Amino acid sequence: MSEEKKSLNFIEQIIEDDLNNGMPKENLRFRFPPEPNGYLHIGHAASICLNFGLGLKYNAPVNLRFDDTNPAKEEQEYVDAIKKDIEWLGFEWDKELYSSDYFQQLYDWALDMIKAGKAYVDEQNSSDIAEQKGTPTTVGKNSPYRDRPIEENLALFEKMKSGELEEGSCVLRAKIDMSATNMYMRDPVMYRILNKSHHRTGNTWHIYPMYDWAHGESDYVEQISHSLCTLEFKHHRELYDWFLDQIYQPQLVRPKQREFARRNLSYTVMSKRKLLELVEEKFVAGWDDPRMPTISGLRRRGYTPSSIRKFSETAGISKRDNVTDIALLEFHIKNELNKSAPRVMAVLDPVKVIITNYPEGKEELLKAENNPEDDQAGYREVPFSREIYIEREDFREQANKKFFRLKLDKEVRLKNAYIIKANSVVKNEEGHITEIHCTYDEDSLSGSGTEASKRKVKGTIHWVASSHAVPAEVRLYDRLFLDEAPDSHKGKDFKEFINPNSLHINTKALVEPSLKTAEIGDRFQFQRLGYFNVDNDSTQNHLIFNKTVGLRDSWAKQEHKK
RNA sequence: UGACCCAUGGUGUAAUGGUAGCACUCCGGUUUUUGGUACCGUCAGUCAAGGUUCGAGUCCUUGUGGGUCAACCA
Repeated sequence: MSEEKKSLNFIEQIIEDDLNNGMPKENLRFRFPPEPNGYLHIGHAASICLNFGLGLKYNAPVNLRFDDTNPAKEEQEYVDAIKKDIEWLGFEWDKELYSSDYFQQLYDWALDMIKAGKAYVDEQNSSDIAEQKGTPTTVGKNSPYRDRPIEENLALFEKMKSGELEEGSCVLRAKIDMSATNMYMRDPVMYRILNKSHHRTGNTWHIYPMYDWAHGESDYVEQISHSLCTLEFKHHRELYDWFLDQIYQPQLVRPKQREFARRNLSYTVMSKRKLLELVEEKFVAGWDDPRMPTISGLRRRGYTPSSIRKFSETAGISKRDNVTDIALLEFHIKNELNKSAPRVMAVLDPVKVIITNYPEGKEELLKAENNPEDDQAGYREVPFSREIYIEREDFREQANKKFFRLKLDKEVRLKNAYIIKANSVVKNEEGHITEIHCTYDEDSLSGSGTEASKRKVKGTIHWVASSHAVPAEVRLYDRLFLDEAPDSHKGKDFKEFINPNSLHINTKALVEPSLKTAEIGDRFQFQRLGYFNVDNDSTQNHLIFNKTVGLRDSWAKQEHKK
């Protein structure tokens, strides 16, 4: 059997190189380290798939570590949501850990650094410190407190810790190099005073470690071999390594930070700050609004875990800034749902059709195929009667040959049913069509095998029998932004590009009776319309569907071109 | 007037000095009781200029373009 040679992404290449250079395979360990200050989005999914995917590939453990070093922004709600999303995506973490688990260890190490003359307490305020930091093109200046005696540093740091000092009164800084070209090396802050209650440690601590001090050391405590993060942390690497130098014991695994490009998606934004803005300013209903690029939003929209994993896989990993076409995500969900979603009939904009030669009071149960892509899916029965509803846009009094649907004096096939011909229309005072009168060919029933049933008519349309039609609400979504990259315009707020028509709530839809028993989360193909799922808000008496994604619509495209 | 990173069709990626490939999108066609699916096909790319080499998308130099860095955020 010939094995297909799969190419490696640059991260996998680094790991292979490490393995070839003698790193034992058992040393491989990864982590996914979200800050619990917001919901996970499709960009995080890329990172999750990367880290957990590597875990699976190398049979290595992957920790879930909450980077909870800032009690001002972090909440339990987010911890719970993040865990739910990762599980839903289908991944299992080895250990659930928190940076706050290491507060004591971090503190002890900080003490060692002070004693070694590598850290000092700075009593200046933040703007003075910022000013002394210089700029990327000019060097910084040393703090007047930089050479404070060790004993004094120890005493002050103790005071910071015990809560005797006010927030902002002083910080602990690493003593590195105020003239470094890398701004992060200009005596970075290690600890700040925060008199806030922490979601896990309560009021135990009054000082909290900064990201740079906590992250690499946490990786080290957990013995993470490869610490993967996004490109904007590139410059932090030098500091990551410097902090590691202070505590590293050669017999242990030394974590390596490597950076990859974050995954951006067209027609949306992908930063927690901006997504939070959309939520707080009510542009959307919440983090799980189906228009949001969050995992929870996509879930509610009807996306499947595997479609998101496939997307991440095919989009790949690299180091270049990118905006991936949302069409790729949509391709994967359509591709999956085409194979798995049962077909049903639903009419979104109903107009009544009366089949004048069909006996009054008669009803038939017609056999309908559940999924032509799946032999196991079987058949269901749909009721048919003299009065039915069809889609208003599927009828025109007059139209050219390109219009394959119902028009006066022409025939069309009703899906799973008969061939009908339109004879006349009834209109109200405004000239609006209220009824279409048709006749049917009674020998043309789908699947009956008769000569008439095999007749070729160009169009086939969906319908719902009027007496059994079930009313439903259908929520139709369009992209949240009108611009491909709403946050890429200098001097313009991304919210200027919000699509005012991103949600259309349709309350007059009619669906076939088999959907009465549909449950929250169920996914269907509304034939000729698209894929829909049952929304969380849905109840037995009030069905609510979300449009996940439309079918490819070459008719609409052709119409649009005119 | 700095440092660092990046540059392959419209988009996302592969080619590890040796035939520029794959997927999405777009466009065209065949099949079709979903204008869906499936199938077939078309268009389309190595940022530029030098250099090294038998051979460069890949290595070197310079340039150009884009990104990142001056929170007591992560």
